[in-house]
Amino acid sequence: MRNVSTKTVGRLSQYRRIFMNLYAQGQTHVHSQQLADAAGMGAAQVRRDLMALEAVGTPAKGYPTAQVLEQLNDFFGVAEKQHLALAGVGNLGRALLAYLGERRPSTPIMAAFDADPEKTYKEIQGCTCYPVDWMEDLVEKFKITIAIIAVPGDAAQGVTDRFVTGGVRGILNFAPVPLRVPSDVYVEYLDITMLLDKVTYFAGNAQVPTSSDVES
Amino acid sequence: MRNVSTKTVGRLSQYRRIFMNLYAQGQTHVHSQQLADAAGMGAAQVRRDLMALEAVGTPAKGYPTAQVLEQLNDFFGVAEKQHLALAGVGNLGRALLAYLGERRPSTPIMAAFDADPEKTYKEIQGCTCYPVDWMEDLVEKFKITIAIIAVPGDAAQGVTDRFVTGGVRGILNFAPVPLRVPSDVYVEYLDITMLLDKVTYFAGNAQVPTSSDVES
DNA sequence: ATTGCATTGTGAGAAATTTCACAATAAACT
DNA sequence: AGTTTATTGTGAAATTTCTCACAATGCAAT
Repeated sequence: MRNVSTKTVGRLSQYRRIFMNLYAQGQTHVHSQQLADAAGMGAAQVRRDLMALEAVGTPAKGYPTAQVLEQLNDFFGVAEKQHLALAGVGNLGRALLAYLGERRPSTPIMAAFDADPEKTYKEIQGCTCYPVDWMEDLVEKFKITIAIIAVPGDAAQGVTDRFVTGGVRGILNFAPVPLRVPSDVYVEYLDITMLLDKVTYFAGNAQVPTSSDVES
Repeated sequence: MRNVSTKTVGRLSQYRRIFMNLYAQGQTHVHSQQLADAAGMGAAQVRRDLMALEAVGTPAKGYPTAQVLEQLNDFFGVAEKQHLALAGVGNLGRALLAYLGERRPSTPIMAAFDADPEKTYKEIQGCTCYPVDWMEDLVEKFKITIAIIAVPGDAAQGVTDRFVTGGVRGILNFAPVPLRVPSDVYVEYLDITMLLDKVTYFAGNAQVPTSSDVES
């Protein structure tokens, strides 16, 4: 499989959701134009992205729904389930536990961590909250490879180091600070405040860019 | 002010946070290299971005903290406060109310909306929740220009249309669907599921891209 | 079978974004 | 005052990303 850019990977995730819907509705084939409409982008972009998957469509019928969906599932590693953990059980952390518990029952959050002794050893949204001192051990024990960081900025590097020591390979970071990690660990940044600033800027500005990109 | 790309606007928001910290710590000047370290990018990138602001630094001293911070605040329109509203008071919506109430007291959420009659006419996290039928009127009355959408995907376009009719100019959309809006309304997309898919992909993959971009 | 047609797959070009590299310059030091 | 030094501001190159445009293709209709 060729190297795929992070942007393409993001769009493939969008296509996957669309394919899941199409499949559920029993639509056997789909054209790049229909996908483009559903994802809010151009048809050429869709075809380029699907090239990375080595998906094949046929003229006049388009892409076979079931087959491409399977390729997408393989691409995102549905087979080898990865385990998640969360650091930071504040407002955001609790919402994420609930939200992901609903929307992603296939990849449950195995453990949560928080520095506040009030919160530890309790079950929150169906997930037990442990003290941060246990992080390295539990991450290793539960074979957790993906971490979500929802702690204040000044605590983010600390929990990152513990996660990485425990064996985490990918991080979704809500804290507004860059994380120092080994070069083989992937970090995706999600800074809500920054995104709101962008919206604020363009909302107060006649010069709205033509097509806004999807996060990241 | 020259046209500024959405990417640059995002980074300027990061710099703003850094400048706020520097200012609070009493640091009068800062070099592009220090900013680059704090923001996790290159020094040339920082200087390019600050050019868009028309910020001026001097060799040997760098950028004057107080002055550039003021330029950044102006850039993001701190002067003309914009009002926010939220659609969707589920797990995510409630967390956002709490989170933004804490972190952004300067731009309070004026109103929340939800389709569930159980939730309406109640105060949630210091914000009253109204039925969706009132959206157009209340958005106009409160002069709301920025909306946060945290409803399920199939309800997103509906609340978008009501927001736009009421006068909203910018939207932060958590729903995983593209929104159809007039060309002068800005939409920023934030799809948590997609971001987690990206992390999952790269976590299970030796080929981690060199430098991951921030959100969007 | 043959023709017609809409769609894929993709090379090539365009556009956007980042990085390089260096002249200009302001402070510090002698 | 002149010299040194480190840093800014910015053309220009490099890289990445997107879009165009069209030949190749497979199905449907005749």
